[in-house]
Amino acid sequence: MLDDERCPDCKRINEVLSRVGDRWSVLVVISLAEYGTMRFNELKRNLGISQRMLSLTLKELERDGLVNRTYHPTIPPKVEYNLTEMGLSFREPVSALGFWALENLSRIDAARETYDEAVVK
Amino acid sequence: MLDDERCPDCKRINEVLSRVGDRWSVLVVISLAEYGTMRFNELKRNLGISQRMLSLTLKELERDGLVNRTYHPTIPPKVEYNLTEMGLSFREPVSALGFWALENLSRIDAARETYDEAVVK
DNA sequence: CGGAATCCGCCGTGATACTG
DNA sequence: CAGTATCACGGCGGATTCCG
Repeated sequence: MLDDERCPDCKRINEVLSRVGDRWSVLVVISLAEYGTMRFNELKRNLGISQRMLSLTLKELERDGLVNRTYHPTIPPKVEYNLTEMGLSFREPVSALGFWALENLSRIDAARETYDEAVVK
Repeated sequence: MLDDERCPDCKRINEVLSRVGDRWSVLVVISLAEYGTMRFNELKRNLGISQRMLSLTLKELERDGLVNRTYHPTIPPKVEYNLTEMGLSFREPVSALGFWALENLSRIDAARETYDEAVVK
């Protein structure tokens, strides 16, 4: 329901954000970027994510071409995940965002304190 | 419920994403960055956002110190919003993300098509 | 081990109506 | 014009169970 005439890029921006704005997706990408290749339960333990959400998230990331999935039909089964080239390139802007955030967290906290103090009256 | 021992940064990353991962917040910041100063209904029309969500979003952004709110007690009332210095600096990493997205949208679409085709069997 | 399927509570979001 | 308040709905996400 966005006004395309006054904000022609909003639709694309929204499409982007709905893809990359997901909390779990970004965390999975960051983990894979840091550790290289990881197994399903390895990611699960590392992120504290539920099986359901990890499964859904990985499926989406694989569908979007950000993550490779390798299935080893052993017993017990073994499935490994790692980033594709696009997944790796995606990490750059995300890292920039994370870096900005870490740099400004204290400023944000201070601003909140000031704001809350003024609101309570 | 994140495992701090195996992923000590996850908590902070989550905190960051919950702040900047919001769809409307980012769109508001981008609009203000592009147009400078805007009024409430101007933002509303421009983004196609509901009154409720715009009100909540602006309040959060002001609380976090990213947006300045200026109230003119005229009749009818007039309220203007613009970015703070931190809000302006926030735009850089967000723009990087948007730029990456625009560059890779076609690749993502292609990956989805391939994936979907393979899944349907 | 790596999922898929089901159930269900919570809440983000929009629509609507009201206020100053 | 710039909000606030209320309601109703859809979907995200966790817990649980079952399967290959």
